[in-house]
Amino acid sequence: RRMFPFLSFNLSGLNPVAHYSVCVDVVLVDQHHWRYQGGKWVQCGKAEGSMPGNRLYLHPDSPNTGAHWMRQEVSFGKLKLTNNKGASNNVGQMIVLQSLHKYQPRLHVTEVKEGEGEEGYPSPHTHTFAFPETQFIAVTAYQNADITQLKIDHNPFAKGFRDNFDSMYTASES
Amino acid sequence: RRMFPFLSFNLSGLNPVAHYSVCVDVVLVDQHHWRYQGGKWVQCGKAEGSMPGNRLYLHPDSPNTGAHWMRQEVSFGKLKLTNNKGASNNVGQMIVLQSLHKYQPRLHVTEVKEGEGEEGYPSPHTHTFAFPETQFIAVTAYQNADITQLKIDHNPFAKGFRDNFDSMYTASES
DNA sequence: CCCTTTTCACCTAGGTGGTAAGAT
DNA sequence: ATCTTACCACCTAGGTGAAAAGGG
Repeated sequence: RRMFPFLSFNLSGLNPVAHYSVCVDVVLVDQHHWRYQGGKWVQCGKAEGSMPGNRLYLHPDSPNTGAHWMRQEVSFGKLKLTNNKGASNNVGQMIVLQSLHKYQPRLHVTEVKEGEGEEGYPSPHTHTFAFPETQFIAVTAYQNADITQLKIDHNPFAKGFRDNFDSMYTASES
Repeated sequence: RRMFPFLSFNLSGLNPVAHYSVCVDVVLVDQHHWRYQGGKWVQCGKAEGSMPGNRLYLHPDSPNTGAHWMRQEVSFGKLKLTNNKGASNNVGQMIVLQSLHKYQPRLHVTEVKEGEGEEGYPSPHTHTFAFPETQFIAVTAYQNADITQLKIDHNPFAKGFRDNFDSMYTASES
């Protein structure tokens, strides 16, 4: 499913006429399971072997010019997360996570010069950024009612679950 | 509205690691009005001053590598045509045509080198291709019932107008 | 018992030709 | 008379959380 709220970045300092690819990956913050208990997330159990296959999500505008990336916010509204390892076929479409683990998204900006092979993977010329405020714990079912409500309130596709959806129209008819 | 059937091209002979922009424009074939009379398109009246603003439609994957463009067919399924000159604000979104005139679509493949200004308009390094079999006459209302039927039969968004749409389900219930 | 998967009604978003009304 | 515009019911396409069903 899509990540929501989604990541969105402002870029500056690029060469307007150079070409860059922009991508996001998601890395484990720690090796623990987490569980939601008594209204809080708590660590649980011990480390397992690190999972493979945390793949990159290449921004669909890639590759593109510095001017393009700096013109407006670079948003990742279509980035999708899954726990299905079989989904690794859809390379670049899906990021595979392990449920109930804590993750840190990272932004990569890579200059692509002609003849340097395929775009995408962090090369020598990559800048990487990680914002701790974007960390999250992956779930298959929502645990925290505040998060559920935040999604219902702000995701347009969840409008059917908003309490006041009917009354908006009722009121306008008076 | 979207052009349908849409243009689709196979490209070869590009440098896989060079960058290219791919776009389509649409140019007048002649300066005459056309009208549909007695089951045929016939010229009508004389030339007017040539209209301005036949803009380019940049393929949404642009700019991208030669390898990307050659990997599969390059399709223009989202290219939109309009007769609304005010729509020229949406640069690169819309191609402005004059109704009842005959047009020739053209494909442009432009190598974009770092530092050569904005991508898009045919530069010195552009190859241009025009296929006469893709010529068409722009209309605001369909004149030729064969064309209407072709669209209904093949455009998935017109399924509601297919004669046998109901019977497909009726049959499957027997 | 706790977590995951599947299915569902309900949305957003937007592309069809038909048709009636408008414009010249 | 002829062409254009605006609106419509009907589609495609796919993103929501809830809830029921499945699994270890």
